[in-house]
Amino acid sequence: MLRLSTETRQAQIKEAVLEIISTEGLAKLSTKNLAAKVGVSEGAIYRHFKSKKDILLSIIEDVYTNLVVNQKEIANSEMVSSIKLYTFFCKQIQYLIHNKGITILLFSEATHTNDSILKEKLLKILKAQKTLLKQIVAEGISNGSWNKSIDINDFATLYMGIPVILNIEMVLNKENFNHEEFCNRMFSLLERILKP
Amino acid sequence: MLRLSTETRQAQIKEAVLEIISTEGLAKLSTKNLAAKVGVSEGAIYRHFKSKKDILLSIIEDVYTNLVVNQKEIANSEMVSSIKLYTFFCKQIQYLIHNKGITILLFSEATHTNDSILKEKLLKILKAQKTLLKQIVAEGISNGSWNKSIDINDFATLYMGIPVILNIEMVLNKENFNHEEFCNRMFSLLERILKP
DNA sequence: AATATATGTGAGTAATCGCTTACAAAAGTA
DNA sequence: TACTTTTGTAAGCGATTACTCACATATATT
Repeated sequence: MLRLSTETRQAQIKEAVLEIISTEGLAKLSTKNLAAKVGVSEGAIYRHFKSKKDILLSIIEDVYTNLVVNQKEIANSEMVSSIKLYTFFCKQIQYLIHNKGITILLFSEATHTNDSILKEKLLKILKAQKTLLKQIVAEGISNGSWNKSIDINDFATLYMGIPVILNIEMVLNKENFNHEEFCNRMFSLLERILKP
Repeated sequence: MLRLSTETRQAQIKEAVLEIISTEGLAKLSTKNLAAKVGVSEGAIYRHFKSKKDILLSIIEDVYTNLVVNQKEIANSEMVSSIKLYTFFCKQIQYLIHNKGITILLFSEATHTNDSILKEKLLKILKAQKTLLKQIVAEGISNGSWNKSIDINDFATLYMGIPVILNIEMVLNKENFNHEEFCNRMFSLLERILKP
């Protein structure tokens, strides 16, 4: 029997979680199914994570370190406002496209389990992204790039709907959804809102 | 013991489903919990619905007859384009606010169960709404109310994100989310996109 | 080489799931 | 009133869930 380090197995397990979610749906995310996908017994899963919830929490933390931290750097960079927003937005979209199960896990599981820790972590990510976004827009308004009269909070709410609807379209329209130009097309609509 | 007609019980059961979803989360939507909420035994539930899935399907059909049919009338009415879109949009938002569990049920359950019939019904609603929306926008463009250069499909995608993010905000920010002016605030952003 | 530690397995656990069944009794009908 | 139909209950069904445990063996350490 093959033996691998905890770090390697943890990565494998988390990868398997996202694959199951995006291809088979959240309902199929049982520990039995997960173990089969990784190619180990159920007991082995519990060698590397203390509970199923712990796996999900670890994945959510990955989102923070792999996406939000990156977005933070973009928000604090020296780019021109419109390019900064575009880069920020596309980073998010591309991350979601390459980690298809993430949004479902975040939103669906949070509303499904009503688990307070899970919700807290999700809220932390959402609030961080919203804060960064508002910072970018406020900066663009104050330097004259964008219209002074738009409400930053409302814009942020509208913005946050895009990643979610992207994921829903990917799940429901699996085959014929074209997400290559999705980022550019949506950004051009956002720009129309912001322009003076 | 109290005896009520099937029609009354079905309505009670469907109401209880939405209440459980919006207050306790989808995970708590067990037949046991549901029966307790209605105030009957589990067996009684199965007197009035042949399966749990049947209850959910019936709720989804209610969305069609109570919301989509109504939106269809608005789309085919004689209103001025901007007022038509506003009415169409607000009808949808208000329906979701008064039926808090609906969006979670629709999107979360569809991605959760991977059930084909459920997905089909959901897609039917989404596509109907999208088609009506595109019809309204196309009409507004052709009569000169709105900008010719905007892509109707992209606009529809952006639009559909709003109801979803509304529901997520309601679930996650239960107390401090103000949805009274939500409709007006979001609509003013949509108008900025459409204006010539 | 001897020992300790880390990673694996297979068979189990109690709890919960959606759902069924045998039976009781209220409401409708003759 | 006698009978049928409808609506209810209590108990329990097999299946599945997340998870545990006794045990085996590969790897690291001494």
